[in-house]
Amino acid sequence: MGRLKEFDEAKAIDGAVDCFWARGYEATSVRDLAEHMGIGGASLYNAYGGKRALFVKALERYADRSSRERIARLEAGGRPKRAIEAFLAEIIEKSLNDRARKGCLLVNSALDVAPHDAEIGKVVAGYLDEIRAFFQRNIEAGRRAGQMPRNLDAVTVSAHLLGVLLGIRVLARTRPDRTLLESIARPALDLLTHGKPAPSRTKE
Amino acid sequence: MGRLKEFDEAKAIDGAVDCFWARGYEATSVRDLAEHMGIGGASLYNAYGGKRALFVKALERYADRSSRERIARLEAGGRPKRAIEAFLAEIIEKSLNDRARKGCLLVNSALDVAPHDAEIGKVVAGYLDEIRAFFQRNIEAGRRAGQMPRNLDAVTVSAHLLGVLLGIRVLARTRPDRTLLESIARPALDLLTHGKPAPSRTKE
DNA sequence: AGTATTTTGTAGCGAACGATCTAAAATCAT
DNA sequence: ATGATTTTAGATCGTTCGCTACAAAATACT
Repeated sequence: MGRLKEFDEAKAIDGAVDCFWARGYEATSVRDLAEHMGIGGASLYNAYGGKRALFVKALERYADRSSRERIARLEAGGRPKRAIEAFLAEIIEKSLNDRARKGCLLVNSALDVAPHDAEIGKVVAGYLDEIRAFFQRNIEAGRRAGQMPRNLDAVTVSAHLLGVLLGIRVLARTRPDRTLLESIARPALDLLTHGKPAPSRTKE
Repeated sequence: MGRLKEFDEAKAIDGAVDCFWARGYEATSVRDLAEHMGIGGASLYNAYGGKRALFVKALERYADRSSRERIARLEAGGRPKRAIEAFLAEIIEKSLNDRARKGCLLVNSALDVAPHDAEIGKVVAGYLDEIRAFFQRNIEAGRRAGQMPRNLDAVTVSAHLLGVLLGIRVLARTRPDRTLLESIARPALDLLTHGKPAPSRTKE
């Protein structure tokens, strides 16, 4: 019972995502948010409780619509190696076409707000681990399918790929250059094709 | 002529570095800065012009004392491969012992402030490229010394190593776990030892 | 119809923000 | 000593911050 909400909750939360994404948590004001969400300040506090709580909601929304969507779409192809390659390729293309240099909300948050907010830190760490788990699953699947070398350690390489991905997203915000970004990814992708060549033979 | 400065400029700028490093540019207030620098607000504006100009100075100070110091120290050893390995190892150790999770000021700035400030963006990009250039020089030296495989492309692998480094620093702020961070670095370090095994042979 | 409940717009709260002003204190040049 | 120049402390500028109080408007339940 009571008066009905007049705004589209999905549109509103998308507006919040855009704000936090473009400006970062600290630099985004509640007035910015309300305006881009198409609601008044009172409605924002009534519906979401406050800036921080809204940010958590926005993170979840972003993870669903951006990260998980990509994971589900690429994994549906049933080609594990292609899925991993396409993931990195998509991020690079997205970064090069990202005129506003917004980067990735999860990565931005991992570096900016996560260290200063334990709860948000755990949430972000969880979302990032979903990406790592995607890499791990597809490495395992690729090995089973014989598309990837048997000496690849899925857990180790999945962490490596996540690291490479984060590196790409960081560097893309200061130097969005195709050659540079593809150079970051290249050795990691080669690893999937060729594996690491035989255990250490040389000293030092 | 005129009254002499009463504060230690080096100590003051170090205090500014600590502030920006711990809290980030946006979240650091001029009052925070003045207090940690041991000076009054008027002196801050008189000596540095303002918050943003002080930040540029702080970045330069950090690059000198942190990034360039490490590069010079490791490169002085004359062992290129060891230098690269030690660089990543130091960052990992530093990250694991970084109770406050301050991370790296350059990386934090690359993601937070660089995209919103073209001038600072160029400065940060320059500092990051110094690190990449360090990797490149040592790969080239390692190849010449026969400590690294000949099929390593120094430019490509240096970008890869920089990406891995940035990935480590991002992930360290949300999940400072030794196994995870070392897993990110491992395949990149293996690359230096074993190189990439023969040009692509398989399709897909 | 009447009451309870919720949402909304407006206005404004106290606090903190970056930056500036003023005047006293300290130094150098003459 | 005097005047020019610079630094310092303290108060304060106008703005914006996250957030809340309040009352009108809109719905559901009885």
